[in-house]
Amino acid sequence: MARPNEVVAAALQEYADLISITGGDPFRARTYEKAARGVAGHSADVATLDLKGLAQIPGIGKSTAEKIVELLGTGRMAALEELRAKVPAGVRELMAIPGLGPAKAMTLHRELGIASVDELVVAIEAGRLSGLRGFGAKTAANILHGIEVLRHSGGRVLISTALAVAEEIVAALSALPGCERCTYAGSLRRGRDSIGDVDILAASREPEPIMAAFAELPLVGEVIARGPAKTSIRTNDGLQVDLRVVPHESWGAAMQYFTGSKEHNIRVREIAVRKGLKLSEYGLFRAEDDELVVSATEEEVYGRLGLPWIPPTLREDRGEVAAAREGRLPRLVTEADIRGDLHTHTDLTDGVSTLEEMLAAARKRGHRYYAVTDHAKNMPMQRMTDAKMLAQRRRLRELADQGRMALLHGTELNIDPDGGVDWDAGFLAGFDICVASIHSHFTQTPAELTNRLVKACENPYVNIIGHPTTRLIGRRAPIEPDWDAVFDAAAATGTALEVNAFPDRLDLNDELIMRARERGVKFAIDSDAHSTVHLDVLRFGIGVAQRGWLTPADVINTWTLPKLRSFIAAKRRAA
DNA sequence: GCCGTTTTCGGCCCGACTGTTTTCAGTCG
Repeated sequence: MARPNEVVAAALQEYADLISITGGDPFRARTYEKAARGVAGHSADVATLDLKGLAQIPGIGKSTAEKIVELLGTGRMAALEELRAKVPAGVRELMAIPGLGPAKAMTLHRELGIASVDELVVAIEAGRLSGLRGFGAKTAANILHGIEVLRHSGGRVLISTALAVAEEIVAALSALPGCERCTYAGSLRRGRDSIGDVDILAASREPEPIMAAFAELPLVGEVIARGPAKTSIRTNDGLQVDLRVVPHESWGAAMQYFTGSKEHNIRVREIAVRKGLKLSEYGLFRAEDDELVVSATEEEVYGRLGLPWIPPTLREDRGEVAAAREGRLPRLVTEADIRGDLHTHTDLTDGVSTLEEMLAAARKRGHRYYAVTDHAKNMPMQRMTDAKMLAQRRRLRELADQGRMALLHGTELNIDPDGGVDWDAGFLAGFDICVASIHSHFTQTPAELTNRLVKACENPYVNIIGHPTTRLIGRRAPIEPDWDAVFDAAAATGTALEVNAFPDRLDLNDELIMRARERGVKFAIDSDAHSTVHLDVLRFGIGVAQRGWLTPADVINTWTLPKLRSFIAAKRRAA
């Protein structure tokens, strides 16, 4: 079951959309959008707050607070239901089509009675849109195309996919003679766990040749928009990429602007307005006479607004602006803080690289310690046996003297439907460290899943719960136990939760990390590498960890080896 | 509907591009 904050935020967002569609006051619609963001980003459970507590959340006043109380108390929101009665559900879905907003959706419904995407397709193909004000032949074609794109891609891609595209484009544009600077911004720079589109920023006195080169790159499938300051394309694989070219002196303001998020930028601009300033992608200006104040670096822009530079991974309007203003931004964990990897595989089970190859790659990467954690015997397809595991341990001990990277022998246990694991205490005691993960029976009830994970945490030999939600981005939904109960068990037992860095997992995600951290949980950022090339995916896990506001103290694999060993020993001793 | 280091009323972030318009509305980020 979704947490109350998400339920409330979804209702407020729907209410805002319906106000827009029905032609209501646009400022009222924006108020509810803002309230939805406020609720979604609020750390406390809204179900525990009274009217007064709710009104403390930015963007929520008396009227919205009353609607929230009504929704949580009765499961209904009368004002929302009233609008729902006026607008068929399908009309709101029309807004998901690129190029179709509330105004056009309303026109289609009012003039033609269209109430679903399917009906819209039929209407366009029958030529019923011609003559409708604002709907020319080109608009009709664009809508059909938008529906095609929507149905085909579903929108977002993995961060690893987007990064590869971005790096290719940045390299190509950087090589152009007139290009002074070029990099990516947007959600990719913020390290989101999936990417809707890629934003590229370039600095040049002469934008036109750069725009032209961009539109003609081999990976371009179609050009969506082409102007002097901005060009948008879709790649052959369906990923949208926007290029903005700005003057060199605007670089900082432009980076700030195009990194976003939209919500963060609104928050920052509000501060600017209050100081009699105006912030755009071209710089920070005095409102009264448009005189430029600063624009060259992000540090200057934030600085002039009375803020320290805010790391991109925090820029989601989740309290970072207030924290910055009060000088309590966290010292975020970075890749340089990571001393070792605690969840990796070899070809003894489903990895593709040998033990020796994995160790060599890890040494090259500079790890101080490294845990080999192949699958345990209850994963039948892995054909693991006690003897094979013990043989690997002997080999690892022999290799231990060869370098300054300490070697830990571990395993990735399988958490069975009842919360048990592959081996008894006697055998488990021989491992230096154990990860335990769910690999099957994802459809248990939330109560069963909760018990299962809590029981795994209570096992004195389980040090890390691997990929806790088991989600595969775009392919498998996360399991939904009572997370707060699981987090409390992890914190109480000294069990770390994994931030699995594999790009199709990124599990836990940022929001669960924040919730877990507030309950005192420790984390391990692991690659879950199945080959030597996977060791570098840690960077994606670092991004997600930063988005969860994690500091080195929160992450056990930034600790020194003695400290890590005592964390493990303490749990065993407590049993 | 919300909000206040100019404000309890009158504002509400800002600019680019497209399509359809003859000066601008709608959409997007």
